Amino acid sequence: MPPAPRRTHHAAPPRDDVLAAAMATIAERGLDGLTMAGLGRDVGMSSGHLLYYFRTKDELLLRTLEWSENRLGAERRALLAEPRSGSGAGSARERLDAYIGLYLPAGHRDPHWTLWLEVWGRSQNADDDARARQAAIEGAWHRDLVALLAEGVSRGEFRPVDADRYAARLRALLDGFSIHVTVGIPGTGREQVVAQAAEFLDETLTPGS
Amino acid sequence: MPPAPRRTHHAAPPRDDVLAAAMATIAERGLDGLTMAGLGRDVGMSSGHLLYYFRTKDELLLRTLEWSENRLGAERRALLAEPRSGSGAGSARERLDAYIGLYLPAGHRDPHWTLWLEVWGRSQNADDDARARQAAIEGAWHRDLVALLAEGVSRGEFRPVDADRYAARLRALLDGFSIHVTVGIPGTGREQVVAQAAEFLDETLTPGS
Amino acid sequence: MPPAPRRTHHAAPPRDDVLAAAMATIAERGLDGLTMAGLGRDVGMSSGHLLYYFRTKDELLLRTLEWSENRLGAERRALLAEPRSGSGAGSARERLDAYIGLYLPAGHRDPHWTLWLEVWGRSQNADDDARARQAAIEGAWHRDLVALLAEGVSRGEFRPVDADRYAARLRALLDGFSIHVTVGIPGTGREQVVAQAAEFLDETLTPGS
Amino acid sequence: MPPAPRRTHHAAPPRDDVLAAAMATIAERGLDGLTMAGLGRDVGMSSGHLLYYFRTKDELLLRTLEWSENRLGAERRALLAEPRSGSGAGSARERLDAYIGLYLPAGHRDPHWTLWLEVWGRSQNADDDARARQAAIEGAWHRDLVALLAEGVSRGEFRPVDADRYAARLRALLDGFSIHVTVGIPGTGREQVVAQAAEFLDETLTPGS
DNA sequence: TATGAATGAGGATTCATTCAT
DNA sequence: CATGAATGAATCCTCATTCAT
Repeated sequence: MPPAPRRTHHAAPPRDDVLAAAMATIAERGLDGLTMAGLGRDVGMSSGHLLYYFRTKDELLLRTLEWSENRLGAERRALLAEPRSGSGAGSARERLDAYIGLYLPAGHRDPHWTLWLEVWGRSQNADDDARARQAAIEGAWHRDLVALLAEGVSRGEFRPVDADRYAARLRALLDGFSIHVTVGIPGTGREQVVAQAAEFLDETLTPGS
Repeated sequence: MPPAPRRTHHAAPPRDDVLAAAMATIAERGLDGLTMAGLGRDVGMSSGHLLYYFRTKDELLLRTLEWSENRLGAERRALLAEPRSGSGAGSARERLDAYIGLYLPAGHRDPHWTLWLEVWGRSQNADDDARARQAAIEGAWHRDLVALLAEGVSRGEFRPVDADRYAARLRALLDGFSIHVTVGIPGTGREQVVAQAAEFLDETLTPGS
Repeated sequence: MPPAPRRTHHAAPPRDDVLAAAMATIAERGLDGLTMAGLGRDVGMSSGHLLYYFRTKDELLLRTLEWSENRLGAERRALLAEPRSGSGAGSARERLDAYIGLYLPAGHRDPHWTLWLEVWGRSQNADDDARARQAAIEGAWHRDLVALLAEGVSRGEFRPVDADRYAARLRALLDGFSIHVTVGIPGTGREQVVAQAAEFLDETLTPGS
Repeated sequence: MPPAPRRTHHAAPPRDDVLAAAMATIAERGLDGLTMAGLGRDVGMSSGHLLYYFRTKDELLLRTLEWSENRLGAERRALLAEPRSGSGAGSARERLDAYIGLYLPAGHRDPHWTLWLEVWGRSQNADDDARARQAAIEGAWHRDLVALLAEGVSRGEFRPVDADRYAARLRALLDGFSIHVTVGIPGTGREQVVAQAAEFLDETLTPGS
């Protein structure tokens, strides 16, 4: 085993630092408030070097989004994992609730959702690559949701809905509510929205309602 | 109150021109693509004069949004008007469908919705006035929807739902779908979304389903 | 005798208002802080009308200076008036002290001196007319001082100095001190400067010192 | 600390160029005539880079003043240096004359004094830092003058004046005369003013006059 | 890798001034 | 006299991006 690389002095901060700092700044001051120079200052890196990593600022934005999604993606996959041994995640509904809990913003100005808002705002001008990567992220959420719904249906936990259509509808609902929360529409906090979503599931997914 | 259009020699373009042009540009190239100088060129007005009307670019954005909303607002009020004599709008459900038709974007890159996306993206940094005016617009849509739902419920056309809660939920759904359409998520066009919304109403609002 | 012009409604404010307001603003926020529109607002007059009076902003500046000087000029002439009948101003020295009291700024940010500072700063670019009017003002102060000195000398109150040379020197001293006071050099208030000037007179003008 | 001049291919002009050019322009066209773009053109540097050095235009003004002062300051310190071996600077009076020669403007529109006039004009609105740096410059001149006067007094070359008070008075006189020369009051050239200052010293500082 | 000086293309905003009414 | 809409030139400053080192 090679000796651990002794990068004692001013060890170059790992990329994660950069992305985390970028997201923090965006959440705080919006994407316009994020400057390469400023970010460089925050992470102790020259603006030149920042551009050496991310070839462009748009790339940085996208990478930040992907990085943030990856963290959620890991959690998501974990909670959706089949309840093999008795322990772990339980019913489809329980896992669906967890999925929703992960989907929705933590509250007003949630960094992850602020990022999405910015991305959407810019997505008109985005090139194909950017649009594709953006779609890939959304696709992952979608497919996992479809699978979960299909499982619930096949188990008889859920009504026999069209999993794909229903997933699209549920995600639209969640997106809409998420915006309301993130933007800070009065009277629309996370708890209210979680309750609304649960009620929606009860009415439309639970059999024999 | 705008000055009465006095068709003078050099025919000052009325304000509407400006707002229409602003919205067109924003829809095309995003808010960042809208420059005071460029807009001035489009409407035959100096950039200086543009800033003389709208004290600031943010104000222009907001005014454009309000102007766009006013036009929709008029249509909305018309179609919600009580069906007095046999003619005109019919059942609550018919009017609700019309409301939804008005709410949803015409398609990918719908100007009005592009504007909203921009406004949301910026709303984190907005001042109180901006936020209030933004909320006022949303409030109008909300109240009209609540009234319509309440009427349908009281008439027995709809199930006895909590009008306010249901309105919030429906609007979240519509907002989410609208974004999907506007941003251009593949396989999410206006027709699909209209159908989804209709299906949602059938399942949750129509009695005895 | 014609009837007094009944300009009852919104009687146009007299020019003095304008000049006074201009000086107040300049003193407060500097010449850069004075805008035609802002001044118009202060005096209830459109910026267009302001330019109808003063053909240009530079002209306004000059007129403001002259107006301010006129007021001082009147006071100056009064206090320098020969002590004909026993009453009135007394010895040349007393009148000289009064002259100096009038010359020096009231304190930090004295409006009149702030104006002079601005005028000097701009005088490099000034046209001939402006320079001439500026010189006229300074000339009036100078001549009155020369006359006063000559009188004092001829009366034997003062040493036999060269009145013109001495006046130039005294005015340089006063100008220098005035700047120090106006600009706000610490430890240089009006009293200190008055004392310094008096001491200077004692040492250089009083006979047999 | 400026980067060591590394005489590269496109030979980045050293900072001094910039400051010299700035002063030249200010002297010619006043501070309003100095634009970052224009200055950039003069020194072969983009306006962007100019703002990269000097964070703001005000900072550039101040730096230019300090740079100009530094050059005079060096000369001043040299000529005030104690007359060690018989050679070099001579009597206190000789050095005082040299000090005055350095203090006074070269003539009408002297760049250094034009700068001071601008600084004074703006000093009303200056922030604390600017004011402090401005005061520092004036303080250096003052202290050196006080020291020189004290030395002359202690040696018996000068009358026993209060060095600090006398210095303030002399500087006021010099400031006043300098303005007259810089602004271009007719009949007030450098020679006249030098003569006036000398006469003032003869009368008030030379013992037994 | 890493730096940071250098660029240059804007961009919003301000304001004196004009002029039709 | 008086207005104020309209102009348009001019300005400072920001910032992503490049590149020599």
